[in-house]
Amino acid sequence: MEKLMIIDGNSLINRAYYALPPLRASDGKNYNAVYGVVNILAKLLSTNAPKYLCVAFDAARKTFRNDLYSEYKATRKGMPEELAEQMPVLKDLLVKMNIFIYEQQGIEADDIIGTLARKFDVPSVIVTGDRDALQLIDKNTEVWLTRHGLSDIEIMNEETFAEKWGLEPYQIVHLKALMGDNSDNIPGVPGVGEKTALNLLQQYTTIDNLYQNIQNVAGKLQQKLIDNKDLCYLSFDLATIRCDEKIECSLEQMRVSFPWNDEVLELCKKYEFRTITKRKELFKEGITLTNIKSVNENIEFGRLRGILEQNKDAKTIGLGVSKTTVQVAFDEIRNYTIDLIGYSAEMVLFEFKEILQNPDKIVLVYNLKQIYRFADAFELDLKAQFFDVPLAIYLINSNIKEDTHEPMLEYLDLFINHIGTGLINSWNFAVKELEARSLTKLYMELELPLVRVLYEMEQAGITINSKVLDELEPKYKQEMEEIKFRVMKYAGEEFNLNSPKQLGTILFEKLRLPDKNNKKHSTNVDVLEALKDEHPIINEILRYRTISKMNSTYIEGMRQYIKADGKIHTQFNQTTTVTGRLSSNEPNLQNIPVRTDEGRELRKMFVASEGCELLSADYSQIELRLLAHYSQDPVLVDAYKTGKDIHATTASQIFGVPLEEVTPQMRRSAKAVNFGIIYGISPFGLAQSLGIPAYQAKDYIDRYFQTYPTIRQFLDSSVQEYKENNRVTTLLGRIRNFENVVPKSRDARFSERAAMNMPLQGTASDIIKLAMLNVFRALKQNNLKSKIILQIHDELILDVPKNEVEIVRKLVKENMENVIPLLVPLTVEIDVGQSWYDI
DNA sequence: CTATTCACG
DNA sequence: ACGTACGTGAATAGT
Repeated sequence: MEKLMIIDGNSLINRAYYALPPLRASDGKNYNAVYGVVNILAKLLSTNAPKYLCVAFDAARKTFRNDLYSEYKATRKGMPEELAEQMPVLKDLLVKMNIFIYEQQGIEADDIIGTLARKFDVPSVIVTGDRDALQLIDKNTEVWLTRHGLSDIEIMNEETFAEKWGLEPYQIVHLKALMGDNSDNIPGVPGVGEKTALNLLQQYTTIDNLYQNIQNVAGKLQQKLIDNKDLCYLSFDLATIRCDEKIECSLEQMRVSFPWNDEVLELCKKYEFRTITKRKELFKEGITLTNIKSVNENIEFGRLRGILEQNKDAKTIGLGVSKTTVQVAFDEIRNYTIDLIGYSAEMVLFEFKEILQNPDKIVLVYNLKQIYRFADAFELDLKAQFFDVPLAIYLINSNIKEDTHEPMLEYLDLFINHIGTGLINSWNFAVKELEARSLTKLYMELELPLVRVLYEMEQAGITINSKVLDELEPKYKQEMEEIKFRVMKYAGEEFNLNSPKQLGTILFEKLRLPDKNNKKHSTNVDVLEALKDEHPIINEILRYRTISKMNSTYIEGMRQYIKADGKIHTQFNQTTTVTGRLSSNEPNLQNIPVRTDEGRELRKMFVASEGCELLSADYSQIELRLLAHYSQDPVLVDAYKTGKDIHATTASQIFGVPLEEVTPQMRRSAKAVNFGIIYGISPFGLAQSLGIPAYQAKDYIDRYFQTYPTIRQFLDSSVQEYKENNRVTTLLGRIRNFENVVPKSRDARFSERAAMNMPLQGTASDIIKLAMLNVFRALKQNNLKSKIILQIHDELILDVPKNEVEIVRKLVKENMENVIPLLVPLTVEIDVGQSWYDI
């Protein structure tokens, strides 16, 4: 289905201006808003491939609405100069991109948009940050709202609108007539807010019907509505977007053509848009892009079969799925787009089932996990060779975070312009670059197959015992109230205890407690702990912080993620960390409290599923073992080989006492030093963690390096590698790249510490990922029902049927311990129990 | 959107 | 002299 995309130029440039940091080119001028709009346009063009596109602008200050109501938009401030300057720059660029602009004296952009949306016989999509446009939604019109500045888009159509508001789209105008709209200075009926207005509309549907039945409205509200009837109807007229303006233009004028001609690219360079300049820096080792002009064809779903038949001999297929389109390409030039209007992505993907089941085909995708999900829905047995392009890009440069993959690929797409063709081009690039960096094996044999493991972990989920939540929540809430009361009494005034800023003012200005950081009033634990004895309010605050964290993050926060199956299904991200670790979100199950007894209680909510036990398997001190392996230090290696207490051994060495005479205090210090080493130690950092003076910390560190010279050599070699190549690697060849920084600067020191840490943290990640893969395969091979459900960096949690516990305990331990040969043994500790608290 | 705080490895 | 541990994600306030 073809579609017309109508962009609200004013809304987008405004949002871009306020959302984005200033972006100054060498002429000293700020082009941030132009950049923002061009960027989102690039994204829209590539992910949605609209056949027709128009950008609407306001041309005039005064319109019919000002005649109706002189105060209309009167309180709006004029545009800041820095934004106004960008307006003509944007328009000029759009013209050069062959993008159709519509503006007309006396007509507001809203009314142009409304009229265009209704004028032609094609479905329309309105892109804006302005919620007013929601009233235009109908069967043939969607509104795409930009959120978080411009980075995210929320698609609103008839269904999603009804779900969210419980109203019909046209009723938005009636809502505004009643409650007004501050931002446009549209008056409402006094005393009627959103709640009342929604209530009235639920009952009466329209304001006409409301006033016809006004005698049924109870209480004072009736009189208020009667008194303000004229005002209400005036507001109705002000808020109504006109769809019948006289607008002269044809659909043909709005047809999209290739926008990235040389003139446009020159201008992008001149304005120093990041899409061109910064991305290039990331790939300075030779990204070669050809200005390939990809040609898109919007096809009806019904034509897909024919196209697939035509291309049945193609070996490589770029298959891109976005929220709004499925795009496919068989070569670098021709892109086909199927709009998901009236069809679900699943339905479209189902047409690809022969390809997906054909082992000779190479299928390039943006998100393999998502493909697994679709395949599951249809019980397809995937046999094709899949290639997850962003995952490959991540190995090439892990600084490119998941969020920025799209822009990154857009950077490629900027020249290619569409998703299907973009995938093929990025794949060509990625295959070459993986090979050049010796990452092909890591990709093909570890990261890519791991996608399946993570997918199944997410599907499996972890069972929640809601009783635990129900019991703890009221207890926490009550205690918070009690503490709040006492704190306010101590403070002598009401303030927001959740606000560090307000708290700082109370503590350090009103109560005059001593503040070491005379600049900012920091109120973090370390500061508060130091003030414990100064005032009884401090302990109350510390307690409040603890409880409010537990309640808001771990009780209320978890609740929203419990699905109908009684489980939480977190997401494991494979491309977000620079070191190769996974991360977990929505919710984060990698930071459930454990360090304090009370926090640990929360783990009781995570339980084994019916008939199962939870099994945890964690690597003991994996990073320190890797340090021993890398440095080959004889004492450390021997200690691990013979199973000695490593922190005590370190203590004995650096304090020069026999092992038996090591005191708990000495062991504690040595443990902190060991941790510090892993982080790229500094005297200050160690001092802080141990609460000792920096000179003493420095002394510990000096003694440590005297005792373990090969460890210093190893750490030095990491720094050396970083300085020479701007990158360091792990045991399996994973790379971390560093930005260019001024030598010896703060940034340089930061990089040096990160460089020391990467081989340890990164290799540990390599190892557990490999172990996950091996465990996963071993479970399948043995037809076991046990499932890996969580990974917490050095620990795996499995859900294990009771009759499998013993065999799985052995299987997991062996697979994890023997994953890779090292100079020292890897040991894994296993625990089994009904809840996460027990293991 | 950014800063602050705090939970984890 | 100067600011400091490495890597994450979520909640909240406030601009």
